[in-house]
Amino acid sequence: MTDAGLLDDLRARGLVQDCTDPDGLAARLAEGPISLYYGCDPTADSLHVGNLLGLLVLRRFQQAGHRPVALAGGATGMVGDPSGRSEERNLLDAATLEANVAAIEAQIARIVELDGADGGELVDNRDWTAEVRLLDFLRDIGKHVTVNVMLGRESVKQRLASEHGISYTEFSYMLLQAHDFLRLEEEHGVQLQIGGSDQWGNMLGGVDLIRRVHGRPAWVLAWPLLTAPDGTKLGKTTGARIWLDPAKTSPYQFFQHWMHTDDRQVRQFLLQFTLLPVAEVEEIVTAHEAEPGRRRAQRRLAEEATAIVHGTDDAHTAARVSELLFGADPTEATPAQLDAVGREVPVHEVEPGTLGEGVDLAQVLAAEAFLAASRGEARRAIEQGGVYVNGVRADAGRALGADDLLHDRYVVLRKGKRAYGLVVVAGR
RNA sequence: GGGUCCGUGCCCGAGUGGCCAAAGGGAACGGGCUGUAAACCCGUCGGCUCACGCCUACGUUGGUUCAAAUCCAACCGGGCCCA
Repeated sequence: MTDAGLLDDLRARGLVQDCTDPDGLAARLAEGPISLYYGCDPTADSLHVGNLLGLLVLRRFQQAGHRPVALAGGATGMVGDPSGRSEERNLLDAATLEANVAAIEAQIARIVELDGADGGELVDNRDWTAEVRLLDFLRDIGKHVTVNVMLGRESVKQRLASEHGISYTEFSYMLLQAHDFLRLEEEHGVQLQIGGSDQWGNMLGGVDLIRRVHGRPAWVLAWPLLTAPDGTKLGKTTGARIWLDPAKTSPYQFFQHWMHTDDRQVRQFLLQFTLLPVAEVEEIVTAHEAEPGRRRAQRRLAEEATAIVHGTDDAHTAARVSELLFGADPTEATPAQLDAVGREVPVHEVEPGTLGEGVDLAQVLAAEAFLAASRGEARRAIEQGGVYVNGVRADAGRALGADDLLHDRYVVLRKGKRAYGLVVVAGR
């Protein structure tokens, strides 16, 4: 039993930018469950919100009765790394890759349901790529693809026009991805690949290959690339990356990331990063627009998205800590509340007694890159009136002393409007 | 293999012997206004001290010079053209 409204739902969520054959795909979906895949390359030891979007689309298909296949790209991840590596580095990279694949597979398993009769599958393209011989690949795959077509791909054209050119390795990437699709089609009956529109060219290669080799149909569905509110591309420079790994981005930080969503994007993100029905999203947005100052849409978005990635318990904690930090007077917080805060924001431990004679505040802020990258940056922030001790603005030259301790143990520091940190006296 | 151009701070991008920690823009950071938003305004924006000053930095290594991001050489990396 598959949900016929799936494609319409995806469209309503702004998740359909391109489709190779919308009518054909719709007809195929109407026939019954389809197997589809989405691939993540293990370029880091954690996935980020960009991948989350794809995994959620996979889950939407799953909820509509289809069978998702999540691919961890151990092989493509290896090729994606460009030239100029020494032997040693390459060996190291293989080990890193191994760890990365293991890490992201665990994350995928939390977003996509893998267990049970309707469970999805998790695959690694190294399994069918590692042993492929070069000559076989050139003969069996390469012969079906003309360079003319490859050169025509927008991604390649752009690189050819740029001053950096494109390496043969990267040029080959699309072939590897096409090969993945082909093998998944053969061995897992996968007929649809989904991905961001930047993957369009790569994904098309698989469709062509499957048609040429087997004469069978396959489809591609692409969503638009995430952009900044002003429409520009969302680059690595645009803020820190938000990871799914709680060790890299704590649930509180993850929650806060969504709390900061621009009004202009909150509807889009509710549609794309939560599993709430479209109608409910519209209600939330309407309510939000009536009283934007209350930021209800952002709060709901943060709660839903954090719950998906970290579970409802962590989401609730993140919400509680957020309210405490942004709404209340730190001096009124209980030790238990401050402990909860300490699990979510950066903590700087000091030995008992060190605060006795007073410690320079800038030094504390900069310690271990706690809240400032350097002492100079910390000093600047203080001079500019941007640092608060237990909610009270600190003057230049401020020192932290035993008097500042809450419950004999904690100091709540804040830099700017949102960056919180907790100083904790070690021990009891 | 030959020729030619290029390699600057988080990114883009000026700078062709001293006046360069290096223009300008973007990003980022702090303040103001607000709603933990946007826009706008102000300030900051290599490190240490913050006062002078010192250190590190303009692909790498070495050289010329009182003095080099700026000149020379080799090397590494990249673009384009030719073979």
